Amino acid sequence: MDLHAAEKPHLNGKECGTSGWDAGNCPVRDVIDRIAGKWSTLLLEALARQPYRFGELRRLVPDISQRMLTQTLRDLQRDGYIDRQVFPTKPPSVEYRMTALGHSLFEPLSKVLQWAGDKHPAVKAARQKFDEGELS
Amino acid sequence: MDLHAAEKPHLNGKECGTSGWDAGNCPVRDVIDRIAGKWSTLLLEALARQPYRFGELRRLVPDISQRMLTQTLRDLQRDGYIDRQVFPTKPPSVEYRMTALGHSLFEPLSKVLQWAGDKHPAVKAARQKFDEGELS
DNA sequence: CAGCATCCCGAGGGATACTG
DNA sequence: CAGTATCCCTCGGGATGCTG
Repeated sequence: MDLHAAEKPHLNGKECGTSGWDAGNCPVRDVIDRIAGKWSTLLLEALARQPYRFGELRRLVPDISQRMLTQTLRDLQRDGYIDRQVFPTKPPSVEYRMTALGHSLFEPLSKVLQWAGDKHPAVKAARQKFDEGELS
Repeated sequence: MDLHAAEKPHLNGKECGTSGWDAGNCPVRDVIDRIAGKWSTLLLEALARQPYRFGELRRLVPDISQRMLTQTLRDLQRDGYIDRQVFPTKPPSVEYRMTALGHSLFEPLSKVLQWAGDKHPAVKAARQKFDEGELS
């Protein structure tokens, strides 16, 4: 039996486009793409626990470049996940703190990260099995 | 008060590297990076509802290229999230079906997607406010 | 129908050096 | 300390054409 296109699946709450899906205008991916960056989750994870200053974050995530740290923090701030507070000391210090919106995001997000950590062995095993089958 | 580096935050279950974090060897991001692709979530979303054939997925996600559809499906299969079953009809038909592992991933993942859909207005608002403040 | 092969481009992100 | 500015390069992903 051929089940054509059926009705378009959607659980986004909002449809992505009018005729099916349009990833370009999809509100879900508009949000997801930002937190899918290489460093976003790491920083969210850190700031979910407590506020940190720039240099502290740098030390916490050793292999991030200043460029990416700055940029990622700015993006997260722009999307309203974290707040940036400058203390006019000398030399100046800047503290980053997660907002309520950020925490509300991190709640479901942390579940996925948890899943990833827990199931990593299963995924690795699946990959290996798959790769073995390919070298026929 | 200066709260140095404190102990390294971690909720990954597994530490990422031994001295703090190492994104390169982080098991969490090893998993996350794959589902963070442009199309992975869309396809997982579709296949979480029911099995689909190649062409059906193509129609469901109109703006994906065959190249990316094939590649993303293979990656998802490789990581054990979906199964691929070939029916030797003529012309051949191939069905993709979500595995138990895939469903267990999609459970927490769907919460994040839901969040993204729900809070999208808040994020948009935050962006606009941020951008206004910048053009001083 | 369900792919694979090839060409190509832009964005994400690394390295390095400089500043208030 | 907390950034900004440049250069550079990988690679995710789009477009097109061919096959079993």
